[in-house]
Amino acid sequence: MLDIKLIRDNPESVKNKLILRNEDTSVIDKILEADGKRLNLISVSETLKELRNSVSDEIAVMKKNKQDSSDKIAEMKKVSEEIKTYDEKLRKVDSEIDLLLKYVPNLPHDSVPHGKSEKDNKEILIWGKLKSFDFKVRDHIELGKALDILDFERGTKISGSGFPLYKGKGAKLERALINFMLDEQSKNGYKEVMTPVLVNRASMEAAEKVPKFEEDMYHMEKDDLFAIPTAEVPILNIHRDEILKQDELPLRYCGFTNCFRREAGSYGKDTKGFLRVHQFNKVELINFCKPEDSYSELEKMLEDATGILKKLNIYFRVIELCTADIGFAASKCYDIEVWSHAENKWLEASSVSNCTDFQTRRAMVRYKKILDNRKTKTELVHALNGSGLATSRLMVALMEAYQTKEGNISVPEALRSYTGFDVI
RNA sequence: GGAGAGGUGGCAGAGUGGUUGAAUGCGGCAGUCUCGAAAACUGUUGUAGCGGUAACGCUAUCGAGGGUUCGAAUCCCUCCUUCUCCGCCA
Repeated sequence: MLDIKLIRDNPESVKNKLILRNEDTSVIDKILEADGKRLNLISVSETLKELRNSVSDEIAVMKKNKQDSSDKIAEMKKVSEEIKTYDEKLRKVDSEIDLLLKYVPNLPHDSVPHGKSEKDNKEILIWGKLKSFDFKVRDHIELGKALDILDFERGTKISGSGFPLYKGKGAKLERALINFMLDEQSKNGYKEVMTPVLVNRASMEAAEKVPKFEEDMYHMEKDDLFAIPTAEVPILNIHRDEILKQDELPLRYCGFTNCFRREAGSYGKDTKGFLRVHQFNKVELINFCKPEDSYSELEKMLEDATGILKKLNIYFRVIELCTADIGFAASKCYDIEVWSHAENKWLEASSVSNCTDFQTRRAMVRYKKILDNRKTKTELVHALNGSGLATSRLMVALMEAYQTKEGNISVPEALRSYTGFDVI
């Protein structure tokens, strides 16, 4: 969430940045109005509490001296009741502000290209060579079926559409990819973690996924637990409510998890095979760093994510998202897209975002900043996340790009020590 | 799932209704001493909100949320969580 003080002190600049995101700015006026009420209520309530506290001390002294204090007690009884009504109002306005704030996205960074829609995203890099085939290209579904490595029908039988079943060398290839990516990212300085995949509401709120995106989540009502849409959620929450040391930053984590998305509202879109699934595998990168380092860390994470594709020799491009298309929690965001030779289009395989202090404010992840005069100040850290990478779309690009005339798939060089075979 | 015992400041650990933001110890920071260090001694040391240029003041905070009371770390209720024992189980 945004800093209420930032909104209070610079409402116009906040609004202007929201306009760049095509957001309605009237919410800011509502927040400001409620905030004004809130400050007023705090001041009244606290003045009354001050009175109550001091008179209560007087009563204590009088009781000790065996003096009669019934007048003061009667008076304070009224004051206490008054405090109660003010605090009730305060609680109401607090939750009103909180709710409004939960739907206001992060502000875009000045370097983010302005735009009205995803059409205004900027392609900043294309890497590799587009392969040409002297035979009819098969798509990943056809290949998967013919080689008996992917079984979407049986996946559907087990769970429903969008829950893929990997078999034989397909399962091994998937596992090889995951292990390869984890090893690479460990080399890049990320500490590997294995996290819970069901998380509580507080963790979802801290990651700013709920309430805004609650409909996109699998939710276990009985226990109020959510299936994670990305490992970003549990990894970000590792340090919830903690104060980190300055010299341990940046803290970089990588972790593999299954990811679950209901994809509500996108039925009928990209329904083929792996293109849009409810369960997929992903190695996630998370970075906690000092605020002044977050944009350079973002570039490093982009390097680390694309490094995987380079080693696998997969044709990809990097898109810098425009102000209208960056994610809710992000201030700046790159998408990495891989090429599908069968679909003849780019598929998003990764998104690398700087979420600045937007998530860490709610998650309360801070660090002790050491100032010049040796004093310390607790300050929010910045949090970044990136997929490094998601396997399902990567699998599409890989299978299609590495297919042979005979209908086999050759395993990329870098993966062979992981798979133990060269061809499927 | 059943029975019992706990959750207090960075940590350890007092405190069962009235100057207790919280004794004491350890740790951290600053200083004295020292060529320097250790030891010793002295001081200081949570977080957040509101007001103030600031010094500072006020408010909240003893797992979380409610309640009782003029006043709650202390009493009551609900929830979370940790430990021990029993049961069940990958």
